[in-house]
Amino acid sequence: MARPKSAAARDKMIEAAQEIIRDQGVDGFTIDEVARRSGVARTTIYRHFGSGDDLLLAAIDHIVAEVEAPDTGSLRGDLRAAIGSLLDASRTPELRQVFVSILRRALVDDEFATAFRAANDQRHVALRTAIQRGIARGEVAPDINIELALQFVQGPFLVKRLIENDDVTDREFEALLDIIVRALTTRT
Amino acid sequence: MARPKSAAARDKMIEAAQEIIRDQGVDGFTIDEVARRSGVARTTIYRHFGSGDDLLLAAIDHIVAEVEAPDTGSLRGDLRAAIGSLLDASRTPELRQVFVSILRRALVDDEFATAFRAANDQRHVALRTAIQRGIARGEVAPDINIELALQFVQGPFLVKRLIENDDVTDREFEALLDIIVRALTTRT
DNA sequence: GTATTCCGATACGCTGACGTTTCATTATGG
DNA sequence: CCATAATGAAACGTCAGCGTATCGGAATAC
Repeated sequence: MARPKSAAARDKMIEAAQEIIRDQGVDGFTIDEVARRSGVARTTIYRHFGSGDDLLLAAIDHIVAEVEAPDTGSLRGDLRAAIGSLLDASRTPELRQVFVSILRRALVDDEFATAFRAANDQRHVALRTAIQRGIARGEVAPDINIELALQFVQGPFLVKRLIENDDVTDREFEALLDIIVRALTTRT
Repeated sequence: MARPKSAAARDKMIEAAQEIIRDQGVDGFTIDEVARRSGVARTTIYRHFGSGDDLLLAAIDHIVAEVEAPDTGSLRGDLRAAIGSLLDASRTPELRQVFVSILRRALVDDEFATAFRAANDQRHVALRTAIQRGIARGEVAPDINIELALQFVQGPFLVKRLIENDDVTDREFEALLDIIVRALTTRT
């Protein structure tokens, strides 16, 4: 072994790839564009990543949005914090596009489906811990179906932000929180 | 005027376009493919629709899924019917792809955003009438915020089917219905 | 210090899609 | 019936992206 593959070049490629994804979504991703932005030669990209998709997948891995999940002392507060940071992220048009474009590819391509699921995990973790803290506090029934609850908590916001492409005002945010918290804390 | 533009040709084009959309989503749509499938010459397509997008938009207009909204006598029954037919539709992988691919374009292109909104209206109508019947029956508080309720009703299913790409079993369906109905009928 | 391997750059061929032009053929309104 | 306008077919140029090949120069392990 005389010269290892340059890690610097690799980083530059991935960085450029992420930049592109943020700017134009997964669909705007091109090898040429990565080369242009990164300054790395197209040939080198092929040598590091066999195909463009591999680079794309590697880039997606690192693009997960940070989701906060502080312990605020109440279910409602925890949910507000977690969902709030999700809403903040969803207000960036680019991130919305990233999300949907990956979602689209995930429907067609299994590798993307896996990557997409992984990227969504962090969101789930935040919400799940919020609910589990609620259980620990006694606010939420311990026999709750957490997976269902998750869908139930995310759902309304996803509809509003992603499909309707409407902003969620503070009033609406609180109103939805009301409904959700009430539903989660209501005994059967 | 000696010879009007052939309505038959126009129909064939739109039909072919819809076929393509169903098969491969909006992104697989090409003028060439429309020409191939419809048997209409590419030139003719350009003469009828200035650009490919116009044809695409025209095709989307006619591709709305039918949503049933029968009066079953109870809020729960109405919701089950309406959501059930949505779920049926969402089980077709093609439709899921159609939905997401249009959603994606809608984030970028205003014309598509409008078309997408129109296509979603039928879904809203069904759910909205279900809720309004609930109000009429006295099951639902009359001062409910219907728009919020709508997001709330669709949300969980969209998350499960679209994002997680998981099937919704009958058990889960009923469990979610439980939560939703309870939330809608609970007094403040 | 040198051999080995990587990097950058350029060029090439291929494919799919777009949109335009031309022209012979066909259908139809009047 | 016939002038008029639409259709189908083929050709053309353009452009973007993909993937490969080649080659001089540069970096690094040993």
